[in-house]
Amino acid sequence: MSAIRRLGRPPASSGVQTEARIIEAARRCFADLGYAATTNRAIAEDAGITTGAIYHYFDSKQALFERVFTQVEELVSERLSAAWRGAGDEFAHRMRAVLEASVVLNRDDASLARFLVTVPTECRRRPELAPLLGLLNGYQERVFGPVVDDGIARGELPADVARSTLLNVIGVVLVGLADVSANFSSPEQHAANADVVGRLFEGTLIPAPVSRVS
Amino acid sequence: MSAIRRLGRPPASSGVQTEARIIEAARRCFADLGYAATTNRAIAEDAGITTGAIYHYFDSKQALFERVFTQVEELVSERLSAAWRGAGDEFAHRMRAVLEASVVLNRDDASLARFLVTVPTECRRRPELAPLLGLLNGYQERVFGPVVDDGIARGELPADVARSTLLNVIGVVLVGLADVSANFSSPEQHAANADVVGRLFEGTLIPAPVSRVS
Amino acid sequence: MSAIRRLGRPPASSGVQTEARIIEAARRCFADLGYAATTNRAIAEDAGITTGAIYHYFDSKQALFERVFTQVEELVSERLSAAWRGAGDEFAHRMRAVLEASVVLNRDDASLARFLVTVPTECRRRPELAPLLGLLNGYQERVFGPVVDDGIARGELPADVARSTLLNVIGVVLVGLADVSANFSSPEQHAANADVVGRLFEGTLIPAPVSRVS
Amino acid sequence: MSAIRRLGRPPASSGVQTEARIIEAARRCFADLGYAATTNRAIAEDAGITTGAIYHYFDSKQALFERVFTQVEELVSERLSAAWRGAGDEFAHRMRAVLEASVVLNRDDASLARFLVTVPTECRRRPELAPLLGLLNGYQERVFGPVVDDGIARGELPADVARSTLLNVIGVVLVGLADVSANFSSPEQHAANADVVGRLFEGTLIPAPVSRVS
DNA sequence: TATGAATGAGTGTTCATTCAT
DNA sequence: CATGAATGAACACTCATTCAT
Repeated sequence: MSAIRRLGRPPASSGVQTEARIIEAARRCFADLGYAATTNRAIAEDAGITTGAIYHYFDSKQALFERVFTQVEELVSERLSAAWRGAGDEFAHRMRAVLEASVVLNRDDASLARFLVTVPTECRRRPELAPLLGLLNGYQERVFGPVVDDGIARGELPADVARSTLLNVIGVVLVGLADVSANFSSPEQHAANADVVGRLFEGTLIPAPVSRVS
Repeated sequence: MSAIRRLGRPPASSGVQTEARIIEAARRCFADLGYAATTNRAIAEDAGITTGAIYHYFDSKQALFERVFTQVEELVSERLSAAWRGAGDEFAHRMRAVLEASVVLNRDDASLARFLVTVPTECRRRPELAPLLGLLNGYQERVFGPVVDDGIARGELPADVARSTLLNVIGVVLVGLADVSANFSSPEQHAANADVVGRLFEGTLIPAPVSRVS
Repeated sequence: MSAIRRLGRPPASSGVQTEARIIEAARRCFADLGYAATTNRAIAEDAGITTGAIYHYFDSKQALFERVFTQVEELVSERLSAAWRGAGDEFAHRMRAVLEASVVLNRDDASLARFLVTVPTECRRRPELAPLLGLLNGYQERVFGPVVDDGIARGELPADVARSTLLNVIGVVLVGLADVSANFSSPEQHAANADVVGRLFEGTLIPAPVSRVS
Repeated sequence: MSAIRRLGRPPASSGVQTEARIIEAARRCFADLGYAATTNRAIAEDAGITTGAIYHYFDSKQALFERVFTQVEELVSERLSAAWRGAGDEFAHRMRAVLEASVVLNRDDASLARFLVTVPTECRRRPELAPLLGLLNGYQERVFGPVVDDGIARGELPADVARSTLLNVIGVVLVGLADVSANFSSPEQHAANADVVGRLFEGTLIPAPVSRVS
């Protein structure tokens, strides 16, 4: 089309690279500033382009958010799934492995957890993002469903508690850890917090009351 | 229902009442939509006034947010403090009382917890709100500091875990519960979740396995 | 009407005093900030009342401005008229007296001149104030008309210059002096400036070129 | 005439041209309405764009004002400097040349003088504009400093008057002329006024009376 | 007489989005 | 592929004005 080829620009696959840079920049911005406060301009500057270019790759800010979400969700769920799969059959061991994996994830790229933690809130706040909530529920089930099922089957988890509640509680501690970590704690503190939560699941944090009677 | 208001001072209106209505409306909006997405107009409509009237009572959106914060923080910390103070000396009992109080609070007015949970995130996102973070830290210490200290003194909490980490973990579960409740669960589910977390602190969730016997 | 009379308030003629305070406050504000940037609130605070009270005495901001104008215009024109009337018949002497009076006026209450100088500009800017321009023209004619007429009659002012132009030029130097004084100069500098202008009218600033030939 | 503009970049539009149009429109509006009463909307309409577009070229209304100022100040000071430089060495001739140049400037684009005259007042009124006052002082010195110095050196200006006062007085008559012209006079009247002021500086307005002979 | 609650129109400014280049 | 000019709707906030008290 254009006879003169501009020099200095990598001829191959620059589009793919640009798209990836936009996604990363968007993840950081959404994680740091939230959906409402993240401007296309902030994303563009972080990615080293101009706002118009975003629209070559994404239809809208919302579409970009959704793309970031699916990418983060895949990565995190794979990591956490892999973690407990490599930790034997015992429930407490698996939980500990998951907690440790979440600490590592958080240490390597804090924006992953920060982003993921705020997704539910953003979904509640912006109705147009609500469909993502369904994906998040599926994620919880997919990643931790087998852990809970095995725990119940093995008698490690009490039978008088609803399965969904057990799933929920795993979410509670992971969300709580990530949230506290994002806002208050250093990575070291995050690790310490995760360790104590692991001990909660092992039942070793608080000495069983029986011993006090004797 | 809502007749068109005329100019001038409306009959039978007290400034104190209006101010209270604005604060309540703002709490709901901030909790539901976040700081950035909450518009003065949304607050005004919720409070049954026009946007200009807000500025008779508050200097800015930020000042209004701060006012909501201090009010919520006071109310919640009083309730939670009262809860464990009326629950004997045992750590696990106190935690259970706190968890139950948080369930009640959440059931009575979900916007209280929703608002409070998002404060740290908002503070990180908007530098001008950062000073509130200091107040939140003080709150954690004020409300739960004695609980942790007594737990350590009575030997119910392990001595090999830093006091600050124990405090943090209490925050983790409360934040996690509120967050999950705000985004996923019904009040009933919230109560069930809190109950399971209480059992975690009692060490009774997971039947101590073989290893503890030996 | 109300049986109980509030104490501490001067029972007599407080209304008149309040009105005067409002007018003074408005003059200062209009002079300092201009019509557009002067808020009712600024005036009210300067006068020690609330904005609502202004509307007991004046129908609108515009009416208040007009009232300030007529008051200032009367005071200044009386002072300047009196000045040249007490300075003999010679044109240059009369001009000098007028200049000196303007210096004194400016020293005693700078807001008088500042206000008056900006009136024409405000009138051009806000069409609703335009009628005041007519009054200002009448003022020029009333105060300086006789001075110019006598100057022409006495042969002190050249016959080949239109009377209106001579009137205009008196306005030029007075406006110029006030403007420069308002924005740049100290009272002392204002006096010095006025003195030099006086010498211009006496023809003694620049040595007549004749002398240089000889 | 003004068709409804569509979204996106308008065809055949150069940013430089638009920026220039905005500056011109702003100069007219600021000159006519003053800083406070000039709305972005007025500027935008005058420039044939929408208000948002202004912010592609200027950070704020204030920045736009400053830009207009520097442009006008440069243009006017160059014109007036050139005028007296081409008028020989005699002080009165130079002043006359300056006055005539100011008449021409005013006739060609009245908004130049109108804008410039109101700058000091605006600077006093809005503290954020105050820095411009310093530039204006420099301008007076730069343009008229040599004129005064030469006048003193050549004995045309009296040695008993402070140099700064002489500079001030030049400002007084120019400001006064522009002000009166802006508010009262036609271009013809302006020229006549300037002519009379010129004669003041030549000492020929008032026929030196008896006293000068003796 | 004076206050202070409230309105409604307006301000400067931001921003997601569109589109010619 | 990417830029940057431009829009239009929104935003937080201000202000002259009205009116019950």
